[in-house]
Amino acid sequence: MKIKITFPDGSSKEYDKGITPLQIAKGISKGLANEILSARLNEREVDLTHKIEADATILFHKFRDEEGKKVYWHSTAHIMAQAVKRLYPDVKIAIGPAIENGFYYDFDKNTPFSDSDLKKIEEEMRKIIDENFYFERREISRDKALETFERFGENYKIELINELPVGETISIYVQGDFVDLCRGPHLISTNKVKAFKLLKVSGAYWRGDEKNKMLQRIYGISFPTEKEMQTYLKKLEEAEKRDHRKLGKQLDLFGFYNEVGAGLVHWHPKAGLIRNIIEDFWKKEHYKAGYDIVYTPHIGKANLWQTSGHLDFYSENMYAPMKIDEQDYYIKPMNCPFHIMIYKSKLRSYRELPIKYAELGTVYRYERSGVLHGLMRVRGFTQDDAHIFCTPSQLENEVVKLLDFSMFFLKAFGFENFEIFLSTKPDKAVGKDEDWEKATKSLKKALDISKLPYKIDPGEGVFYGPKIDIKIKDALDRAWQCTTIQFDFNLPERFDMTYIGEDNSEHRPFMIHRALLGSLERFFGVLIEHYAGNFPLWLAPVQVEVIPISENHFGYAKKILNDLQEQDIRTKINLENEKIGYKIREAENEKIPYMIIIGDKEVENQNISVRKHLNGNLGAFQLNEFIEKLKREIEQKK
RNA sequence: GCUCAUGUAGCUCAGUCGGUAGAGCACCUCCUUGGUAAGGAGGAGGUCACCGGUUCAAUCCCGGUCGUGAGCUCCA
Repeated sequence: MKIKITFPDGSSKEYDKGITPLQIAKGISKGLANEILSARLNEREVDLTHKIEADATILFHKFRDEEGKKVYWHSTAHIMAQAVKRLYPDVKIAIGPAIENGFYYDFDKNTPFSDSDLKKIEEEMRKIIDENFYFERREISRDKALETFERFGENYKIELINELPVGETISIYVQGDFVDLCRGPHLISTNKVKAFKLLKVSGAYWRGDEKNKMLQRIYGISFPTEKEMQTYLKKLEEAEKRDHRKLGKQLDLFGFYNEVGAGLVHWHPKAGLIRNIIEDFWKKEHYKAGYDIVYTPHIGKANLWQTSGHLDFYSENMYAPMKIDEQDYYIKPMNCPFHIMIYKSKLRSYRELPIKYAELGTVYRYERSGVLHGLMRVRGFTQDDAHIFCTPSQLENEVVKLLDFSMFFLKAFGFENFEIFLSTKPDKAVGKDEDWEKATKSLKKALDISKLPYKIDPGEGVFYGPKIDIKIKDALDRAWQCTTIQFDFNLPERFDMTYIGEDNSEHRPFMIHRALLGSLERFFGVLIEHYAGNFPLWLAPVQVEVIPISENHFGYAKKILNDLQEQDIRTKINLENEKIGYKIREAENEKIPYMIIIGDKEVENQNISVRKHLNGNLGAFQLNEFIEKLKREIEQKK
């Protein structure tokens, strides 16, 4: 019997029934057969040894494909589990999937794995790879599966089997002395794994539920070549060097103090200066874009938060109230109720809309201690918040403007790559279905008009309305949530907000919450990592350092310092009793964008010698020529 | 919040199998006046996170608190 196999390019070929993807690949080229890891048969990902019984389309997956990586990493997870079972027979295995970068496997073990355990496991894995077991797939009945894992005492696997839907094929993979319940597919055999490393151990709840037992999760990664492994480890190292917590300390940007409390940021002078620049820029642009800037209190009465629904829906993130004149006041976790108060302070006409209130509003939210993370996750932060109140017909256009405004800001800070998500109605939600549909449609249309590519995140909207989130990708391609644009059905209703329409009757305004940078704290953290601490000239706390070579040059150097400062260039001078190399090293370490070296030559020629951070000597400049250059760069935000 | 790890000088880190601690850098003083990433010498600096317990004796062992890290969970 012959079957017809169709290839991705549309060509097709006949083969004997029962042929495997591997055999097909071998027929094409030995190199291909060597490189492929799995195959997609029609819509299904299969082992390379899968016997093909009918006509099908085929697509081979290599390591560079997502699917190939998954198979590779998942198989490595199995090898790790086998090693663990060999070394610690009493350990129960849970699940071991491939993840974005590598894989993990969860184990139930009474005592925690130590670093030396990881070493031992790695050694055992190497043996298993050398022994080169096949990953052998077997499809078995439910009863047989239950019996098998009961025999091994693998209660987690039994729980999984019991939850598989009736009629689902149950497959196990056998590699030597190790058997695992697994859908597959897998590599052909264990020695396909060439380079691997176990990276860390941590606790993880069974099935991700904190009511369940905490298991021990071992993370690892693997690659087809040692070189790729090294490249990956290098990238991890690079990320570590850029860690904003580390750079924050090195560059003296910000700090957290035990005496004050966890998750509460102190912006040191240099960061304060940068923040000030960001805020000035932000305010200027908001006025230009038709926003009104407001300031509102940090606390408000319980009743306000009752009306807004925060006490019902958000209280776990709010701090305990304080008593003032026998009344409970809460510190604000959000700014919206205050902006609504301003809106409601008088009767509004449709002619005034849209009204846009913007505020750099500092809010406090309770975050569980374990989730705090540098500037990225804190307990007190400043949102670059705004609320837009508009008529239904204005909604779409306002969202288009918002998307444009957001892109303008993010690009100004050097971000070029984004991930955009549209989140739709969750299970638990307020508002009518048809309103949701309308609002979601408007957001979608705005995205289409803005020609921004986006993904839909079904059911991930907030309970009060659909939203658009924009994540920025930093220099290392990591995504950070910044912009969020959220439609709100809830608050205008709760606060009974109205405006008088053309028809002389009351209408309910639409409301949008939005933050573009997100929070200044997180955004600053992302900025630090994105630029690796090398801030662009317009943001650099010190833009130029003047470095005289010896005492003889102090006079001229001070004059240069003065001239630059008069031109609003943030300049400092190094009058230390040190050699030039030492002073340059200090300035380089501080990541100051430009250094001006002043020695005999410069005094004599009445010019300056310029050195650029990370680039070295740029040679001689006339001072005003250099100032022009700086101003140009500042203007261009480079 | 949970699991594990962790907290020693301003920073990065040694160290003590229980007898009150050490390096490099930074800081201060002096010498040196040096041309594009570390010149030399000397000095000062620590209740070893905090609170209890065990002990003749605790920075070290035990318990708790606080902080930090990696994850889990959470994230309007």
